[in-house]
Amino acid sequence: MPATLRDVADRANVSMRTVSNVMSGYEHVSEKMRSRVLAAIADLDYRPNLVARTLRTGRTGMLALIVPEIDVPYFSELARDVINAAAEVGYRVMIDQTGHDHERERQLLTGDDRTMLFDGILFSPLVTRDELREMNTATSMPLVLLGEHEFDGHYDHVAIDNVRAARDATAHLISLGRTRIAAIGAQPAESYATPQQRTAGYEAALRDAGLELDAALLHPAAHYSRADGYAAAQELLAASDPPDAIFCYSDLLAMGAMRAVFDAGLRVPEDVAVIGIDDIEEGRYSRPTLSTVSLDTPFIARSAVARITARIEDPDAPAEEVVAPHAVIPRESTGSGTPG
Amino acid sequence: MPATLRDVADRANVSMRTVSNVMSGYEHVSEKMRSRVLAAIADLDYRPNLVARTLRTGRTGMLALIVPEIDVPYFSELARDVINAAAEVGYRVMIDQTGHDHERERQLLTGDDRTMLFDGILFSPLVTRDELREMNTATSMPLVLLGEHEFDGHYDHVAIDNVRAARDATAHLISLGRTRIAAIGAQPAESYATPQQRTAGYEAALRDAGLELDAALLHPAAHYSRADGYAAAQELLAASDPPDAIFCYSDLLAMGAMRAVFDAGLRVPEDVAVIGIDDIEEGRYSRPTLSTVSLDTPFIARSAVARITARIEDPDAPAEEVVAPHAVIPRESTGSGTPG
DNA sequence: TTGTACGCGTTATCAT
DNA sequence: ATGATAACGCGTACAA
Repeated sequence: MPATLRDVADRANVSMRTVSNVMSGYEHVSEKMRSRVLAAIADLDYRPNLVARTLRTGRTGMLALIVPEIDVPYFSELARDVINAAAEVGYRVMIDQTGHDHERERQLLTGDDRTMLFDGILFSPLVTRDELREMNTATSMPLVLLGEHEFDGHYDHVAIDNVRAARDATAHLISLGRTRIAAIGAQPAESYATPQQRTAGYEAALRDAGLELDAALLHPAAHYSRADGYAAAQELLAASDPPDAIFCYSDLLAMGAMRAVFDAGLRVPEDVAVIGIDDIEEGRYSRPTLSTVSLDTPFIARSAVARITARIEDPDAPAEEVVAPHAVIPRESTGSGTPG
Repeated sequence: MPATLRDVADRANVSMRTVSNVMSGYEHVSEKMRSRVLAAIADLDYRPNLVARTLRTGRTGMLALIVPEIDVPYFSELARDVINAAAEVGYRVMIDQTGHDHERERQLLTGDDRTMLFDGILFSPLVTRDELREMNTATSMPLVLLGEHEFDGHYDHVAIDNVRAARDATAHLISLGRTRIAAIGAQPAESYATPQQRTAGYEAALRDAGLELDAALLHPAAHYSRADGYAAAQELLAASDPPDAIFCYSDLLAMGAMRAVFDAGLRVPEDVAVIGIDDIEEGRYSRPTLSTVSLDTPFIARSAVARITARIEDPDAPAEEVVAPHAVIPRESTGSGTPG
């Protein structure tokens, strides 16, 4: 049985209060007392019971990070940074996956499930625009949204400028002289926010350059996986008038798409240039290396943790938005990078 | 303020006891009472306080998964499976990274840090053999070790037969007619268990085939990362008598190694065949696709969760070991697979 | 079948 | 500067 505060107090012949004071580094404790208590703590190998402390203080010291799938490189790299950023300010992180289960995502958010076990939620949503709006009122738990860019002032937000990121990626392709530029990752209009924003950026870039929008070049992808990227590119390339460049809404889609290009007997970037979004490490070692848009996950993680701790401190503070920077990283897959 | 058990009791005009009975599905509650309580629960949107319940019962319903780095694909894919397997039996998962911090790993294990917040630990260790031995006595918390294969009956274990896995991988290279087979991933003798076991398997396979052991072909790697694989392969290939095949102790090392081969102006598998261990998804889309040893993470995850829940139920049960199956998966990087 | 009362281990309030 | 004691919200032994 682990030793309790009372055991320590008895052993040191002081009150529990004094032990608690010593533990929390309270100023006004005599040296004599302090050393006596410290000795007792060491003797008994006492460690405070976090659960009891939580019951009393209402703070668990835990954050929940909710992502669609932890094994998607972008999210695991984000998780790494979030865990590290949280550790620096004394928080630990619980990770939950929503899979692609719509209902589960709602549960996690409305708290049907989560019951007081964490102090705040970092949520990388796959929800639709409408649900995003409804959410505001649903939860009273500190919440920071990750990755969306649709600020309406109701909740904290670490956003990516998806529209610009997509426009920049597409513009890069255009600057190469490509004219039939496909996109992989679009989703139905009533669907998630991210793909819609990226489609908007893609189309804006084409318009800016005076290129026509060809619906046949806008290819959907249900999940942002390698498999979906592969299948989508395969279809695109089989068309009578195939693209000479592909903008993928994620690096993972791009990895699949590149493989499909090779399997079709074509070359990247000579026949088809490919660019993604996320800047996952995989793309720095693939053949060819993958051009992409870097999203600065360390920045996102740090900002998110800073926002959530601020909100935990002051639940009534006005919601804030911080927009993470992004940058096009040209590599071999658009013929403009150096190997390695 | 969230409603408490007492609020519900007052509202329904019953005692807290009755409400608690209803919550826990107790048999002998009259229908009238039950519906009255249920109504009150719904009215107040009551949800039990997990922390209070934990303080009372000693169970948190949380498992900790400790891995070196969550953004290493093998671990993130493992985490995905563990989270899912745990969810099926009502557990949630907290993820901690040890980084490559030796001290942190010890802290997490000895409990200097973890204080009662979870019911058990799933630990994918990077510890040394000696520490593994010391550990037995150090912790009293339910603990299941993942990935090691050095069972001494003191703790539960979901093991990989690292020696055989490495031997099988090397044997596959030998069956291709390769004779100068390098290995990337070795570490000093006083170091971690996994690399030592894999080195043992590698050397056993060479001996079995009557090939000589060349110390120059056994290349160390501090982390099992793409960068380390790249650097190691680069050195190997620059030698006067370069290898015609490379066995990497992880798929990630292999991804880096393959890139180094190309950058040296050589081909995979024609000039240098490459095989890894882990079977991460990345290797199924890389160019060429990566031959590897599959470790069956879903099996490992399921077994680990089954073991930990069993141990939580009965802390005094004898320790058990389950060995996960593995299988060589030939793909393009050893010239024996089919594309795709 | 249901109500009362205590304890889980802490922190915080009120004294002194 | 320190001691006694009341919460925090729940589960359950004991009573009724």
